[in-house]
Amino acid sequence: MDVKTLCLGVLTERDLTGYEIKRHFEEAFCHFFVAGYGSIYPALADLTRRGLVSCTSVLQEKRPDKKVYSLTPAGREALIGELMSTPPRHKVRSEFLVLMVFAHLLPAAKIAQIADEMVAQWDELLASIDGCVAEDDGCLSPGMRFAVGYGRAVTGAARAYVADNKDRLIETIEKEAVAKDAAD
Amino acid sequence: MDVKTLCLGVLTERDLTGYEIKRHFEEAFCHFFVAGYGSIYPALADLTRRGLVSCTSVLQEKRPDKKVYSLTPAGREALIGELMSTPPRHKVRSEFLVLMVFAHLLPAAKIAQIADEMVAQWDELLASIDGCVAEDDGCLSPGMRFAVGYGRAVTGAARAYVADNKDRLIETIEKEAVAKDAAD
DNA sequence: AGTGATATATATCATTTTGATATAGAAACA
DNA sequence: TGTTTCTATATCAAAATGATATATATCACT
Repeated sequence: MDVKTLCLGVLTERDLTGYEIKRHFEEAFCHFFVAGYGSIYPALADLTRRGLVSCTSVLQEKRPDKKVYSLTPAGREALIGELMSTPPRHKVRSEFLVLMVFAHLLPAAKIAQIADEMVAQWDELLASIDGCVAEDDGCLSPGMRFAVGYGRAVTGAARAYVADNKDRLIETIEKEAVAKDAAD
Repeated sequence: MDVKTLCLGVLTERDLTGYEIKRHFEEAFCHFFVAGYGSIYPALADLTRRGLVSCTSVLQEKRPDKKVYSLTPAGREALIGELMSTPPRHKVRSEFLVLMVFAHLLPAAKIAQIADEMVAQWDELLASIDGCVAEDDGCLSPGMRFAVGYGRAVTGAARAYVADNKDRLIETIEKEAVAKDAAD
């Protein structure tokens, strides 16, 4: 599954421009899927070429033209086919955990700073997820509600683990550094 | 931070071939960083060119030559510099959650199958993480112990959430489908 | 003795994605 | 008045992905 499929997916709800698709990803999908202009615009161009979406240029008086994309019947079929044949995958790429793994190469203050920044980022994410839940008057699809609940549970667990264990990590590393100094 | 930095990092522990680096990633880093041959071999070539690792060809009698890579002093400095200047990031790309978000486009049986497959994958991952913990006689670095604990906590939370909520999701979707049929 | 599966080991490559940047008028704000 | 933010599209070098090719060796089965 690639960004093309995601674009088809969000277009099932309503017609959107590339810019709006990007915003939609940021608002609703940010904790489990990231896509930038560099993948969205080429995806839309390719989908148009293949007749899976149609594109209408909307002239605007005071702004550049909008290109509003709509899902075609062929696009809807392609989307369902793609969803049916996609094996469930879930990938994490954590530069934060890489930094923690090599923490013994860094000063203690830096490790503390890194962990605190990560916790702060997760706090922001949790606040935005709770915002989604608060706004929901039944307007969220059941699948999106499931994904939001997932985000809250798992991000909460991540935040709690790091907050609870960072001090132990830093202490252990400081002890080992002292032991190594004594050996020299 | 890219695969190059990770390669420098694992080479702080011992000299390794590209093949061994890949295996090391799979064994120890698999739940938070993935890298294939297509990124590791070019990374090692570039690091060699820049003098950050050195490469020794080891002739083997019954197998193709090994290229064993070692970290140079310049490579160690470059690694520390990179770690010090990398902001903590943590990115998830979940095709599984995308499938859940568009669950209303799929038959109930398919949703159940997808969720069960994801839970099974996470069970495997948890078993391999617990294997790491069981083997640990103090041989794990404190940072790696932190990362392993993180993996256990967060993967466990993810597995529990999906196992606990998939039936509710499927029921809701089936109800909505029935309501829609009645409206037609 | 043969078959298939798995392990060691390096490498390539088309396609995709990333992350940053360019362009440009409008609105909001200080 | 100047600065930032918003709307909107687009491009691009660098990086990563995921699959595949190439060889040899070993190991378990039949």
